[in-house]
Amino acid sequence: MKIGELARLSGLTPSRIRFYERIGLLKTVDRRPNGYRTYPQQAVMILGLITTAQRAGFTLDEIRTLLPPDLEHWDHATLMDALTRKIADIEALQARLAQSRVHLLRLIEDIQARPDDMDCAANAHRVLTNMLAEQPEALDVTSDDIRLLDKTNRRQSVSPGRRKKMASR
Amino acid sequence: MKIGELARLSGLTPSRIRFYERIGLLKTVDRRPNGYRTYPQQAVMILGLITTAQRAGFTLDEIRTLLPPDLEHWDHATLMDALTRKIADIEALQARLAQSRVHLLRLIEDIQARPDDMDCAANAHRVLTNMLAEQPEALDVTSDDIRLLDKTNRRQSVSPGRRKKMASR
DNA sequence: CCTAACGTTGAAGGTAGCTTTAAGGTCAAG
DNA sequence: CTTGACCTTAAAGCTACCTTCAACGTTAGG
Repeated sequence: MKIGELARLSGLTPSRIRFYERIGLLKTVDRRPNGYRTYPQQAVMILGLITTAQRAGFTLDEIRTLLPPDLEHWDHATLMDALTRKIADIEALQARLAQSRVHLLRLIEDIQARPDDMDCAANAHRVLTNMLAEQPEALDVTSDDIRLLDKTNRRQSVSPGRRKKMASR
Repeated sequence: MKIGELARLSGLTPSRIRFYERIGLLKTVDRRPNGYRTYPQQAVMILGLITTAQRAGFTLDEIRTLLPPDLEHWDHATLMDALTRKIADIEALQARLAQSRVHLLRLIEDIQARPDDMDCAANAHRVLTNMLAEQPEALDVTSDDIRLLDKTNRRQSVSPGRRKKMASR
């Protein structure tokens, strides 16, 4: 199958597939005499695997080191290790998010808790001082590869101006 | 106070402070006759406010539109609105993280649940098929400005090679 | 007077993950 | 024989948030 069909089947754009090949995430594919790339059925599964791994929070670099040349022969130990560490990363992130959330909730409460005898300016100062005072231990996230979510997992990184329809599921 | 001292007090680098000024996040400061920037005490609080807002998930753009020219006079309605929406963003992220987490946990379980009579290659195929089959509704995150965490909230975006010590909090 | 530490600027670089563009070649239908 | 849909490449652009560099001026201390 040609790249366009693979793109349709996988929900990725052709440029993205070529990009993955360029950075060595996909091994170089066979070419037809005319230079067109030609993919085996399995390619759909590989791409599905990659996007799934991305949504789980793996970087393309990580995915590359984990992906075996042959889909049937994985490095079991390394894979399990990576999965386990990624879960730990997620949990660290969850802790930070939870912290940010209560921080914001407390801030809202604090703003609304303006004493009757205080004007807005003074209240602003009170809230500010409170907020800057409470800087807890900032939840030291030990793992360095927090790369979950953000753009990668966003709806679609939309170019300035017009939107594309592009499958992307 | 000069920029170096402000940097020390705030924990930011001078380049970062100048950068903030350049993008209009900080209003242009007074200069001494020699051209050096000179900051009022309040600047420390403003920078603290900015980094705190960043850690809560606000982009510099958002912060700029929220920051009043005068720290005492906020746009109460807009601020509350932004805070509320940011909390909603966080909650959406939390839901996605939770989903990713159970996804990974189930994957681990599935890998380990290899039937005794199945070899590794066949098991790999079984797991892969299972995994690609279960693509739930993907938790439609509605809010578009999910920009929480990631680099911004990372330890320190370390340049390739050597590390710096730079305060950073 | 020299040196080190600080300040200034504009421009360029870096990250991650793509997309877009430019400039072309190929192919099937009408 | 033309049109339009597809394919190719290398290179540049995009986003957000800074850092780094080059080239220079200023200032405090010994």
